[in-house]
Amino acid sequence: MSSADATEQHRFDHAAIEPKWQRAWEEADVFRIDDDAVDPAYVLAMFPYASGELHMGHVRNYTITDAFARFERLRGEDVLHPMGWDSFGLPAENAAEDRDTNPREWTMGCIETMRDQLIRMGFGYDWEREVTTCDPEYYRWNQWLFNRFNEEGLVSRDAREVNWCPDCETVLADEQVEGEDERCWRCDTRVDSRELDQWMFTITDYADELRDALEEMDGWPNNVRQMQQNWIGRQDGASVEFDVAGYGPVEIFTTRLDTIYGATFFAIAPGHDLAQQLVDEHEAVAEYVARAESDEELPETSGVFTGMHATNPATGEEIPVYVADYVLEDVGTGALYAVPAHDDRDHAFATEHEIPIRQVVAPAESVTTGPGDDDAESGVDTTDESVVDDLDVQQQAYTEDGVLVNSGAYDGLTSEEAREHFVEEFDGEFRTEYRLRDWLISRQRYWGTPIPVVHCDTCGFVPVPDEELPVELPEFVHTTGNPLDAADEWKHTACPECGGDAVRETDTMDTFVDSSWYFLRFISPDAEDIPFDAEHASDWMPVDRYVGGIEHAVMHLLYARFFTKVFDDIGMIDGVREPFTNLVNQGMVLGEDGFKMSKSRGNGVSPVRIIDEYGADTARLFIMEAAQPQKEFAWSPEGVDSANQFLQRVYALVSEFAAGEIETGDGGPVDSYVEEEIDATVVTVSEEFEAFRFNHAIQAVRDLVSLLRQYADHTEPDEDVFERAVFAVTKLLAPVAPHVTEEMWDLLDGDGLVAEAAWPTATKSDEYELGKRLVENTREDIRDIVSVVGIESPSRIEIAVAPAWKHRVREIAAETDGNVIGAVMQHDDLKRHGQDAADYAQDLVGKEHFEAQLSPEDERDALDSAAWLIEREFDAEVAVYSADDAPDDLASKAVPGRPGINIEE
RNA sequence: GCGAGGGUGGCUGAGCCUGGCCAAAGGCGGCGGGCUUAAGACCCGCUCCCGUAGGGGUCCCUGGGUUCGAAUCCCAGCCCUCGCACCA
Repeated sequence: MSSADATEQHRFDHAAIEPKWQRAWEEADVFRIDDDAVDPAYVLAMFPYASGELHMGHVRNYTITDAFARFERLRGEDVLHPMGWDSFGLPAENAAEDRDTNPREWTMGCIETMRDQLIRMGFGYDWEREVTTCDPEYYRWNQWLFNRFNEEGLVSRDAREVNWCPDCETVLADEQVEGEDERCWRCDTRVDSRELDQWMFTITDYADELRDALEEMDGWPNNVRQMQQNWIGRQDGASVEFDVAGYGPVEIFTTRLDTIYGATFFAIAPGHDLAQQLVDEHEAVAEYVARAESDEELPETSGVFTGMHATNPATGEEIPVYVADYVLEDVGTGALYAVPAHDDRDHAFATEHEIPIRQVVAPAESVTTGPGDDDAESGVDTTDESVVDDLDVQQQAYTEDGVLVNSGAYDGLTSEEAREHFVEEFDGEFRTEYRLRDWLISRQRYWGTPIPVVHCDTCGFVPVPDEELPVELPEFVHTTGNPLDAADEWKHTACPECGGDAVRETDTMDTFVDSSWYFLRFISPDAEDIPFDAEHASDWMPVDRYVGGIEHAVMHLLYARFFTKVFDDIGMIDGVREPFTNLVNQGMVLGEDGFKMSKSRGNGVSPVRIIDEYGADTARLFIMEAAQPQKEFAWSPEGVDSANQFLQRVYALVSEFAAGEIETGDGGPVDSYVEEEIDATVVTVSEEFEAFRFNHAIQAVRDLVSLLRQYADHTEPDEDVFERAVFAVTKLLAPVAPHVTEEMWDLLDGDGLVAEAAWPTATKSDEYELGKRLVENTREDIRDIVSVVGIESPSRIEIAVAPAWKHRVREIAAETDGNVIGAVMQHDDLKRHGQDAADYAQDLVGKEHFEAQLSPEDERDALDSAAWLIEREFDAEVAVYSADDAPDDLASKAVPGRPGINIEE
């Protein structure tokens, strides 16, 4: 192959151009945003954990935000698009152990590598705002915030049954334990429980608002909102006391107070205080509690009678008290009255233990009497037998709301009314319970933010004063336990209050504290006396577009919401209650085999290898056109190839044009056709970018490029039109393939950098859509005829649009409800066409829906400007006629939207 | 079990919100043609069934319904994916 080959001259070498433009952007400070920018578009990707290598998931995540940020910038917006490092955490400690280094050095090395890889991908960040959470200049603010939270009463230290991961050797928050079998979110190890004194943020103070605000957050995916709602798990109910003879009052929580008359037994959790007391005196209870507390999996209906009885405040009845494992200690009060007729679990338990089942609620539709009617029992509507016959609470619990029966004076009340009444009647109170627990932030690890507290024997726990912050981590030492415990010199300090001997808290903070406010630090990364500038943050927040993985649906996203609300409440920010307006969870990048990329499967694809082989632009383009951001897709070498070829093709087109190798002249009607297509493409791409459907946007650009190639092949394109087209293509592609488009911009002698150019604008008319449809339909009709009739090679194709009077008839028909023919014939100008007009009107009788149509002139223009496509396709002469000029009776066969066609062989 | 999201042509996947050129985009695969010495790449078509002039039939998980008209709206059922779950 000769190196002078024409196509060779119009190819680009990604390895040469990519670093060049990366430097150019940096030198021009393209991605910097001034502090005085007003309400910029805040485009953010979840910052990466500093693991050392970028993987395809990162690349996808950051390609999405980068393309969008570039798009916004081209549209003239100020854009805040920062990047930082989630860089505290256990993996760095493990790596340090394995490699004879320390977490800091290891982490800093990882950051260097990853930053370099981000740059090589062409991602444009304002690096002046880079944030690194393991830097004392960052984590000091975690400590400062801890003090503020403490002052606000949002910090607590309690002995609690906590999740302990034996592998990570630390406690975990509830959010960080996953699945039915309770595994650590990071290492998948089964989690134990331990009783420990731990520091907590009282996120439960915000449970209500965290839950309620979700309803309004329509910029978030439903599944994430649903997950948070489940997690918070609000239950509106009531608490009531039952007196247990020989023990005293026991409080229960229920959402179904209406069923209280049906309580036939009482159940408490093995961990409940009453059960614990009985352990000493009751052998069977002791044995059962021991089994429940062991790892043993007890049957769902297991339980043991305590020999004690509770008094139902509604009926005055004595009901037996059981210890049952299905009653959970940390749900409600750990005690409940059981109504087997109306609860599935109670029903199963009652059946197993031969406890009576008493119905107290009937389906509303089966009872004819209204609320307040005492005669409810006789009011069962026997005409609707199916409902009554189906309902046998001895067989199965009826768990829906309904109307009360067998409930003394309250029969006939609806469930809802009864719940209202009974609270007062039985001396209870309305109560809301949450599944959400306070956020346990203590971690028994080295590589995290030291909790800024010292313990003094005389003063107790004393916060480290702000002016002594940061409490910096001591040197890392290799030890079996927590290195902070081993750092004697660091650990022993003076009490800030009394000056006496004191010891530092050796627990560090959960790393999710770091990520709960990093998006605010980006706004004023150099702020010295405060974590972030209040005024600035109030203007720049919330984040407009946040993109990241679904794995943080509950953890990070819930904590960040909590922090934001606290900041607003303590005046650190003004009027920002939610941090992220629009959230997108990008889908997974699967391996070529359709499975999740993993080491064990060996189906991973390294971003660095793809950059080396094809270039960053190709990787970015492939990822963006493979699927919409929230959908998963499988890696495909063909797709990568196709992306690469397309970029080469576009580049070649521009390059040939720039080199004057494309003959220009007068393309006739083709010129205006192409012009319209350019406008249409600009409109589509803008809309699709905005809607985060990048694949559709790219498809539109591909179509335009393909059209331009045909344009140049078919005729001598108008120079201005062609130039406008290549400029538009360059800009439209720039957010996704930034390097090669800079190269193209350069060839075209564009001003400055395309990264800083102005996005093209255009409008698309209704006529355009109609014209496009007309052309498409006409082409299809021609293909149809040619193939059905079996015309080998057509020599001439004649097309004639319908006469104006048919358009008039159609218009009248569309407006007329009744006698279409009569209505048409009232018009003298149409009467002239006599039978023809009547016939066509007859065709339209009964037609209910009329599509919009072009005028005869517009139809003719649309077909005329597209005639060249038909000529190319059929290699035949094409003639487009108005009705008057058409030969023979060609136009008589035409109707609006459907020209007459004649094909000659 | 509760909740969320789904089920579209050989595959993948848009459309569904806002019913109407929807036999249903794009891609992949397959077929035919062009270009080429040839292959690849590229370009142009075809790819549910029938049809010698643009026609007809069947079709978007299943079954009902609303409507002049349903892939699209409503009801019931079946199946899939995800989240939560012995939650009072």
